[in-house]
Amino acid sequence: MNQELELVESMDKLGVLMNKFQTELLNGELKEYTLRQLYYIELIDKHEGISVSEISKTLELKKSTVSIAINQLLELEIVTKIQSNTDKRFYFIKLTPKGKDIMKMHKQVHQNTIKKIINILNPGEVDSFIKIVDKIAALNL
Amino acid sequence: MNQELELVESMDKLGVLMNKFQTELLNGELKEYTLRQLYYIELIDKHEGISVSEISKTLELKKSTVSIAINQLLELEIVTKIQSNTDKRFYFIKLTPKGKDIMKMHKQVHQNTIKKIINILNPGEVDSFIKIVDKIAALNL
DNA sequence: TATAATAGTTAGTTTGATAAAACTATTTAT
DNA sequence: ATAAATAGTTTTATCAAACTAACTATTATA
Repeated sequence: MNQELELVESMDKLGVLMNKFQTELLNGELKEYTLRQLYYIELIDKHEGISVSEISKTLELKKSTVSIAINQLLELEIVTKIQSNTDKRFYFIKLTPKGKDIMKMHKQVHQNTIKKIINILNPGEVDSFIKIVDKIAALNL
Repeated sequence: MNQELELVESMDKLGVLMNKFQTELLNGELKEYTLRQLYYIELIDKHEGISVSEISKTLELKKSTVSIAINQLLELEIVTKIQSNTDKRFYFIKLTPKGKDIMKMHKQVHQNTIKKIINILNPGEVDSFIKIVDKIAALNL
């Protein structure tokens, strides 16, 4: 059969899937946060000490947008801002213990799903999947 | 190496990927529509003659929300509403030629990406990918 | 030293999506 | 025939997320 057509369907299913994968977060203990907030938290977890400007460039958002979002996370005691000693215009943004807890729960939710996936795939399939995703991701679409 | 950890990363990459896959739509000729609108259009394309209530159940949104969205699409001449003869409370929602054109463009954008993917994968990989995605999708997470 | 550039903030606005509640019109059930 | 249920609409309000523009504070440069 036509591989292209089948792949179209697969991508469709994958879209639905990834949507569920993401919105799962909004059900449990993390439901008080928005996806956007969890996304900021994830980014800060991955790049400890990142600045507002850097986030703004990474996410292609205006500085004002990011500034407000970060100060909101600050208000919620999810992040801290530490002014740089060498350049006082800069602030290093980091996760607080509360922020790290959120990140832990976030990862937990995803890991639970991943366990279910590993359960129904055989090891060879898991390997193929990882390799194929890597290849596609390298495409940079 | 730990398959679970690798799979976590893969799912992460897949998230980024599917995000791009979706937001690609917002660049070309379809940029005048929101993702939400394209989503409604897709649903109506797949279920020609669907009603507001059915959409509301499918998307888990209040009827008022859907009603407004659909009437907006009506205003834009993307959908038509035809009152049922057998039960005049019902309206069958369908795509207009303009709506179908939008759907065509939408599919085209995705197909272009899919061609790129097929190019860098060998046929065996495409097959595996389709099968694996099917398996995961069947999980219903 | 005076001027540019950079980091971040603040104020005000816009847009898109959502919901609750009250409503009309129609159909079903008692 | 009347009451209850259903489909869809309208109004009003809320919210998150984004933007522009003007601002302060700090640093780099000419």
